[in-house]
Formats: sequence, structure tokens, C-alpha cells
Amino acid sequence: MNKKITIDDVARLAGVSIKTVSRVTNNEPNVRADTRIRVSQAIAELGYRPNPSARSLAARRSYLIGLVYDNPSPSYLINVQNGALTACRAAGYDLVIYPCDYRSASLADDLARMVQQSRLDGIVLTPPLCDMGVVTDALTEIDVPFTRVAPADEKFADQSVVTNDTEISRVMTHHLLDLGHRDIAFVRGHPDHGAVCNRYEGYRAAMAEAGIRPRKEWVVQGFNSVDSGEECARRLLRGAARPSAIFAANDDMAAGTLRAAHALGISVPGTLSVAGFDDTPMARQVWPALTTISQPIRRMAASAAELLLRRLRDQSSDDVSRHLECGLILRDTTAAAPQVRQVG
Amino acid sequence: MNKKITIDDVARLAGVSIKTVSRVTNNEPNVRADTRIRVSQAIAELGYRPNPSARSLAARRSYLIGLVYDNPSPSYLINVQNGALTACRAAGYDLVIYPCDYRSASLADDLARMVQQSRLDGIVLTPPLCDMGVVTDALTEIDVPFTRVAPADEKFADQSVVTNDTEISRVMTHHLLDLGHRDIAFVRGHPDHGAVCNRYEGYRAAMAEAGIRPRKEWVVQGFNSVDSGEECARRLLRGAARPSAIFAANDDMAAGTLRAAHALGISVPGTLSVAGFDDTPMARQVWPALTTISQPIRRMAASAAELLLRRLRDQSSDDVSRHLECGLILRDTTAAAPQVRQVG
DNA sequence: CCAACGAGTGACAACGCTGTCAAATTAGAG
DNA sequence: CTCTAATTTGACAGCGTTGTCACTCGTTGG
Repeated sequence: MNKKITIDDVARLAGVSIKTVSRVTNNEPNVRADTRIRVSQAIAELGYRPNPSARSLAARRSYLIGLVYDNPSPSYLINVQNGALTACRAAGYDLVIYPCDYRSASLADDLARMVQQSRLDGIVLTPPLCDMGVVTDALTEIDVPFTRVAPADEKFADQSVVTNDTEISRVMTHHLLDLGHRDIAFVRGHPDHGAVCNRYEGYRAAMAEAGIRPRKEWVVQGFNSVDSGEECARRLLRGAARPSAIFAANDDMAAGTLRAAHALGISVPGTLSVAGFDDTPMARQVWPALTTISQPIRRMAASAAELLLRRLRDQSSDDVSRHLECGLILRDTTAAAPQVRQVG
Repeated sequence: MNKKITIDDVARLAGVSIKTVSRVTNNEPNVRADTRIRVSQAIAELGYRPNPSARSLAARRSYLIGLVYDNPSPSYLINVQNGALTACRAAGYDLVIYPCDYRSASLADDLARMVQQSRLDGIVLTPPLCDMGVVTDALTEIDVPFTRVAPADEKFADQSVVTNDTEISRVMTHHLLDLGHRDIAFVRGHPDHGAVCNRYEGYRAAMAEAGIRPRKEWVVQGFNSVDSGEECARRLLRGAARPSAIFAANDDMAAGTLRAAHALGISVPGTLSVAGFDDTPMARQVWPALTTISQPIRRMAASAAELLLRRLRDQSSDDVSRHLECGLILRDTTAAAPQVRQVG
């Protein structure tokens, strides 16, 4: 076990001072090219790895980024995590995860405590926490930089990564309209979840553009879960006047809609078209496979982490893509509206 | 910002040496009760938090545990993560996650490099990595302690947390037998995935106990994915001689079976009963809701982390529960076998 | 030819904590 | 009370880096 190779060993082998070795490992300027090479060789030869604790202690930074979330969707989280992790590792940082409860009264305090305890250099905030004033205020107060993934508002624009969420919802609604649907219901997302909530705007815009004013009772309030989606769909499908399409603000609620349709013996997409949003793994796994919208979650999280890292290094963040595009995924739950079929 | 409170400040306020403060923060013995209280009060008053980097540097440990995985199931991972995280945080440790590719040729090297780079104090291994000799050997060689979650073999028994996997599969099979099923097919798990693979043994045992020798073509090889499950089910349901029940070694493959049944117009559970294993969120979300087996994943991971932490502290690990129980979850995809219904 | 300059380098003091070991105090035995 | 042993405490030297600042060079401009 040669676990104990320190900067001194490298310095000795390369015939320089430890400071020069430090300069090389940190890519600092003002090292002659040949010196740099000599040191690099010594590092490689010995298999030297700087001790992160010593480095942190001396440099007064932890090389740790925190990922703070309260999101019940495992696939979302895993994607966010992987994206952020990739970006962090590439920059020599590590990622520390903080699940939390966004409804907790002590949220801001808990967060501040954890952040200071681990001496995090920065924080990546995901929905719905990125939209909470108490959170952003607390972080601002203790002076910890943060970036936001898919915030619902326009604040901190240069510290946020966003998608064309609302716009793509409009496109999806037009897709349904193009299939001949006129009676399109919408299952709204959880009111606490700003981004999911905004998707409704796209639906409303498209309907307005088509000159259709949806019945009031066809816009229902869900809570992002499969169960709430099922319940909403049952309510929508119970009445005599049934919509021919249901657009749910997320896949879970769309899956709930599918369950309701199955249970009520309504054929999808023959009688009812269903659309979701998120392209979770489940979207492909339910039957029929769900038409939905895919978000580049991984890349969003990676960008958010990169944005943060740039800021930590005082570099310009101009070349980090902060706007990413969602895409329509057409599968098997949307088809021509019943009356359109009769025209054919 | 009073970010800079160090052990010296506490020592000064409490009127003791820094070493005594250190003793208190580390819960070391040999501090008089009243001294301890005085120091604790000073700590509370100042809001002191030990600097982890300094602590790590001096103590030659990182207070970091690594969670190493290659598992495509987000819900499994989130549960494992949360369990391990809870245990780590409670002990003042942090958790660092390492997604990796178990088929990579450089797996062992990569792992060793990462572990040494971050100076991890220990590793929690999850399936299928916990069953790979190259991994355990590499960790043993660099002398990094590890524990295993749900390994498929009996090695490192005192460093592993296991469930009654095989046994509960037997129970599930008996459940199907009790419902009158005789023609029970089994979809096996991925051969690389030892634990999932072992579930087959339970099925085989139960069938043997019932004096039934399943047809060879009714034991099919899946690969843990929904798609592979669907394909297997189609194969099983294509023939003239159809099983009346299909037991899949995991929920994803069971969901695939459901898809196949839907597509072929076979009613579940009327004509075909289906059972899965894992109780993933999807099990409740598909239609009909899946009969399955729930594993205490979170607690398993927590126990594995605790086991590891005990070892790091040189404490006995006798009071960590290393055997956890799975439970049958009866939902809507299993019912009496068709012929039994006719008897009634 | 000299002063001023910038690049390249190194000596050394932090950084904030724990380990070691010796000193001081207290408790226990006689 | 005294002497010894155990308990409690503190001084101090690291732990392995980076930041600061000073020093040594060739260059450059005057």
C-alpha cells in the first residue's frame, strides 16, 4: 500500500519545491513548460493524488456541491443527480445530496445548518425548492451561491437553467387539435409546483388560438400523483359530456388517467386520447405507451452544476447553455378524435 | 456572517483547552460532567461547527462513505440512497455516490482510483456489484472496508445485509398454488444479477413441494427489463398450452407481462394471474395493480451503512439487523385459476 | 550600461483540528 | 494522612495542502 504519497514526495522526485507542484496540480500559470512536464511526470510516476482534506483546509473551500431536492419522482431525481454528478466530477468537485421536505417549517434553518456544517461551496436547487423565497433568501443570507433547475419564475435568470416548458405544452395541445380533438380536458399540476403548474398556460394559449373556450369543468386540479390523476380522470369521464382527449400536466397523472380509462372500459386511444408530460420510464411501460413530452433533465442538471462551478471560479458563464428544449414523444395514447375518424 | 468560529473561540469561552473541546465534540470519555456541559454550552452559544476538512486532515479519515451502484431502477436507487444517507448523516458521515458500469473492463481500477481520490472511509456495495469478485478483491487489496446489500452468495456474511428473498418467492408460488393454479410459468431474472436470479429457486422449491414439474418451456429467461418481460410473456402466451399464472422475478418484467396480456386481449386476473417482485412504485400504477413482494430496501441500505460505520468505529456489530423480511403484497393481478372458478 | 519589470520559483506561515504524552488533579487504599 | 492509581486536562506537534511574499533571474526601455 503506497497510500501515503504526498506533495513532498513529488517535489523531491521532480527536484522542485512543493509550491511548484501545487501550481501544477492546480493548473496555475507561471510555471515554465519544461518544469510543468517534469512535475507531471513525477506525479504520474508516483501516482500522486492531492489530499482533498488538506487542500480544502488550506484553500478554504470544500470542493463540494450540494444537490437539494424534495421530489417524489425517482426517475427525475436520478437524472438530476447523474447530470449534476457528471459536471461536478469533471471539475474535481464532489456532489452531496440533501433530500428535504419543502413543507417543513424549519426548512430554511435546516438547510443553512447543513450547508454550513458541510461547508458546501454551492448549491443546486431543483423544483419545487428553487421557487421558494425562504430557501433562496436563506442561501443569499449565508452567502452560498446557488443555481436553479427549471424555476417557475424569472428571478435569478443568470443563475437558472430553463426549458420551453410552456411553449411545448402549447405544441402538444396543437397536436391534439390537429388530430381533430376539440373537447380537450386538462389536468393541472400541483399548485406548489410552479413549473408543472405553468404547463397549463401552454394548453390555454393553444386552445385560445384555436378559438376554443374549454368548459370550466374540463380543467381539473391534480396533485402530480397517479392517484390524483386517476381521480381527476374519473371525474372527467363520469359526466355525460366527456372530453375526447385528456392532457395531464405530468406522466404520473396521465398514467392515472389510463387506469381510470381501463377501469371504466374506455378504449385508449380509440375513444379517448391521453397525453402526459415528462417522459418518465413509466410512460413507455404502461399500456398503451404514453404520448408525452421529454425534458432534457440530465442536461439541465449538468448545466446548472456547470453554471455554479463557473461562478465559483469567477469565470464567465456565457458558454453554458441555460435554455434547453423539450420534445414531443408521440406514442400510442393519442389518435384521431372519434368524429374525425368518421369523416375518413 | 459569523462563519469563522473555530475550536479556539469555544475553548476561550469555556475556559478550557482546545483539546477538551475536541473531546466533547467527539464524545470521547474522560471529561468531567460539568466541564462537558460548560463546553457544550459554549458550543451552542457560538453556534460552533467543527471544520470537516481540518478534522479529516488531522484524524486521517474523510468521514465519507461511498455508495457504489449500477442499477437501472430509479426507485431502487432512491430507496438505497435514502437509507444509506440517513444512517450516514446520523453518524456524522456524508455519502458520496458512484454510479458505474458493471460490465466495464476497467471497473476495478476506476473504483480504486475514485475511492483513493476521495479518501473514502468505506463503501456500501449494491447488486450486482456486491457479487463481483473483481470488485470485492480490489477493495480488499486497497484495504477499504465495505458492506454488501442483498448479495447473492454467502461470502462476507458478517459484512452483508440479506433478506428472505428465496423463501418469499416460495411463499408467493404457494399463494398461486393455493388459488388453484397448476400451470405456473416463471420469468427468470438477469443472469448477471445474482439476487434476482435466486428467486427462481423459491419457485422451483414450491412447485416441487406441490409435486408439480413445470414444463421446460414455461421457465423463460428474462433480463429484468419491461421489454424483456413483455417478450417472454408473449412467448409464453403464444402457445396452445398457456400457463394460467406467470410469476416474474421482478416488477418490471411483470409489467411487461401485463402489457403482453393487454395487447393479446387476455384478461388479468380473469384468465391470467401475474405476480412480480420488488413492489416498485409502478406496481401500484399499472392496471390492474400488481401483486408483488415488497423488500425493505431502505432499511437494508441503512443497515448496511450502519454495519459499515460500526466497523469503522471498531464496535461490535451485533445489534445491527442483518436479516430483513420481505412481505407479500396482494393486489389485483392474482385470482383463482379459471378451472377452480368452474368448480365453485 | 543601469533601472525597472515580469516571469518563475521557493521558504514559510497558516488552515483548524486530532493524537500523543506528560502534567495536574482527584479518588481510593492503607 | 500518605501514597499510589486512575481520571482529567493541556501543550504541542503534526496532518498535507495553499496563500503570501520575497527572491532570482533574464528582458526591456531609456
